[in-house]
Amino acid sequence: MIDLRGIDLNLLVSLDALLAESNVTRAALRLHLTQPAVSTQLARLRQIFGDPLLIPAETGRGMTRSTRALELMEPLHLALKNLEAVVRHQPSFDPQTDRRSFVIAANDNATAVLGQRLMEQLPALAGPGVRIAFVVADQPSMATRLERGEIDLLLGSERMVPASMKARKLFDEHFVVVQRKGHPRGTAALDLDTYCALSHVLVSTSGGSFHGFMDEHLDALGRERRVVLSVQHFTLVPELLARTDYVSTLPARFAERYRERLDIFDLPFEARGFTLFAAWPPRSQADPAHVWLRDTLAALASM
DNA sequence: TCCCGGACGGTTTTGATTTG
DNA sequence: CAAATCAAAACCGTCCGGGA
Repeated sequence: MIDLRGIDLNLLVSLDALLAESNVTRAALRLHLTQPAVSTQLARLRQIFGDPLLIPAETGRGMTRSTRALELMEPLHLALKNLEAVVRHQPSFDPQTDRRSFVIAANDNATAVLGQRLMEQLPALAGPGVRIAFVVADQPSMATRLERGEIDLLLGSERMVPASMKARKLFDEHFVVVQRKGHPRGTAALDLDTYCALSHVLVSTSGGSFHGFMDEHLDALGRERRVVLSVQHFTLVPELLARTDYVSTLPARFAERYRERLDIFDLPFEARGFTLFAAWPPRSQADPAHVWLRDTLAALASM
């Protein structure tokens, strides 16, 4: 019995071409090999099948297929077609029926602004097999956790994206100033003096800092504001602002969510915003489920 | 870990044969 | 005789296993 392990299966591809062409030279052309190469392959095939397969015609010109060869043609061709389909088959992901759990790391701004949209839309976007866990992004370990596959996707600004990761821009964000409705300051547009005189709540995602992004901008202007509170979570701030006379400088999309309870103002100075990115390990680049997640987030981000 | 040698499968070159 | 065609010979690069 012939053991497939013992033979070079590529020979069967050549045999397919040989049988189709009934001509070594043309088969070689089709296979992108030279004629002698295919000639030796034919010799090996004759050995394996114990049959001449192609017989030089009596006329001396051209070859005729042996009976065995004629029998082989059809099933061999079909088998190769099937094999080709097996190899070509791209894994796919159907969010309605497939099971997959994702872990998304993000700070609570990104989670609130973009993540919550995904949470709300999930029943419409995917079946019950798709589950998503949101975890806090703790900066230093992100690269290794992505690398290890503990986290599927990281949502963060450019400085949070590890250089070794693939990344996709989700949206540009700028900052606005937020105060409670009925704040004693009134609702006039902010000027720099007023801004600096107010009591500020700073969100320091790394924790504990009283000197943030905005303070660096003010430094450059030779000004200073009073940061009286520093918290690590964005989501604490709206509730706090609603109950006090503190103000805070927050990402615009995040602030917009509380427009009913809070008043929103432009910054009284030019300040750089940031760009939110999704980042993932190169390994996940072609994973269809991962592609679905990325595309879904990108679509939600541009809504 | 490095190096050597052989197996393997390819190419180029050459030869043999047949035909129009 | 030129063109077409298959196959043998010579050669070459790559891979892999075994020994230092």
